[in-house]
Amino acid sequence: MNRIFDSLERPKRLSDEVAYRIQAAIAAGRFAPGDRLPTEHGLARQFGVARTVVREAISLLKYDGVIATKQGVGAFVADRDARQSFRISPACFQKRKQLLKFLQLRTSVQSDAAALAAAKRSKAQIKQLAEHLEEMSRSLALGDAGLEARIDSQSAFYRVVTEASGNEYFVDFIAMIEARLMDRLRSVVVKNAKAVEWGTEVLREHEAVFRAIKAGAAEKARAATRLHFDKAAKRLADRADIADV
Amino acid sequence: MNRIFDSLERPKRLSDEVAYRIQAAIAAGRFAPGDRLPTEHGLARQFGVARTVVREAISLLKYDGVIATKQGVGAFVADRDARQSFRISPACFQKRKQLLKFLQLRTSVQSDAAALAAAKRSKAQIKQLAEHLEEMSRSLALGDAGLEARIDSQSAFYRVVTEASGNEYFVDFIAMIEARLMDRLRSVVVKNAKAVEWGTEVLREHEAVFRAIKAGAAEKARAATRLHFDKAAKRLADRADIADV
DNA sequence: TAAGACTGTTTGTCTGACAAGCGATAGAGT
DNA sequence: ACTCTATCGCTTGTCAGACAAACAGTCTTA
Repeated sequence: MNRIFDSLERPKRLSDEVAYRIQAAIAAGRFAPGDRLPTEHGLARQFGVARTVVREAISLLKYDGVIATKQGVGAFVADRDARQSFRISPACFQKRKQLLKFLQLRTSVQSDAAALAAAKRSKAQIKQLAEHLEEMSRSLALGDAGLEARIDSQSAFYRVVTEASGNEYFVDFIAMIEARLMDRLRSVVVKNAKAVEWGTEVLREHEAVFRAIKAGAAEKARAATRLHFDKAAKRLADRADIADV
Repeated sequence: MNRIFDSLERPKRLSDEVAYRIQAAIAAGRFAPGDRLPTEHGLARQFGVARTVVREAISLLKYDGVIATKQGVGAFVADRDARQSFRISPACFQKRKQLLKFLQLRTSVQSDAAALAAAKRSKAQIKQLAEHLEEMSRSLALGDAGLEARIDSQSAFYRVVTEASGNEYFVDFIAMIEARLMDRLRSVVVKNAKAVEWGTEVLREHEAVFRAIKAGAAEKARAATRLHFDKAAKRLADRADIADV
């Protein structure tokens, strides 16, 4: 699982670019809910691409419930409450304030997952958690050499916590958030861990979560998880190389 | 906002159907992460549609991070942690167990939003909340005639709560969930409200949330919200006309 | 043996065409 | 004058075929 480089931006496909621009125009208020978009033909001409490209772009937005089409009539901007998916936009990571809010959401769900886990965890899961914790402890002794291992075993620890909640929606949601976070901010996370995060105190925070789950103390598990993730979010946001707006 | 009928299923477009089938095949394990899908040409032949249709379908799955394509090579099933969106599948509403788990997620996020709201609410928002609460009280006096109004003002109440959290990700997430829930289960919610839910006790539950937010008591707001939504989820799931698996 | 050219396959884009559905309008009938 | 209906044009949905671009594997050649 060692990753040294962040994934670099591939040149987007045209349809993605078109979809992005249309969505941006909607987000900017240039089209209000209920408004009709230009025809596919018109959009193709404006963007200078083939209609198939525009069609694929519109398909994407339709899929998310951003717009709706009626054959023979046109494409219309949908109401906000017609959204069909929760998607992480790159904007989440661009401004410190946004990042913090975004991490707040993860903290919320993760700490609740921990509370559920305290109630429903199996013995096998407790054992798994103990192993991940031990792995963290071991890699901590290794110093910088164990950096990646620490981060990975920490991720694994909370993945097991989430799975122990017995609720696959929590699992899906958190997995998605975590993956996108690592995708975008892996290098920052590593730098951060190296510099400040991974002292013994942090390990204590995880241990507190573990003890609460093992003991079946839902509220304690929630509080301990919240404590760690709130702290971690602040440290990360302080460090992240992002605009301070 | 009065809606009497649930929206009926429109005949799907071909690309949606193809996307669904491919995704179903992946979910069923007929393609494992890393596997290559048949070529667009082959899929088009198998499904008996044009390649443009297959392309749109693949675009959708690519958009969600379910598959990834490489020009000149093919389309591959992506790893689970490459998912780009959290999407509510119809399966959420088909089995009682699923529905309960799904509502658990909403409860989690909503109650945390309430806790944040207690810390950040503005005076204007407190006033709005009071108005929605009063509206609920008024419509309660009307009996069955005020049924729709009660449900709508309740929704509005919690929407304001969520907005008061000052975190747009909470707002987006809950709005999406709530909309899909109402889209699918509106009639059940109404029946449920008519039969059991909307006694004076329920109003008390909302009032407790309101008082906590007004007082700035985050933990109380969280607990009160959780209490209501947990109860509501149980009542709804008991009633919902869904398979008991 | 290894570097580079070649080839076939696959995705990405383009073009043009027709089918299907809808709104508006003009015309027929009352 | 009013209403119903047929028609027409526009827009989305689908189809077919073509070429460009990128890639993997093979084959050639130094």
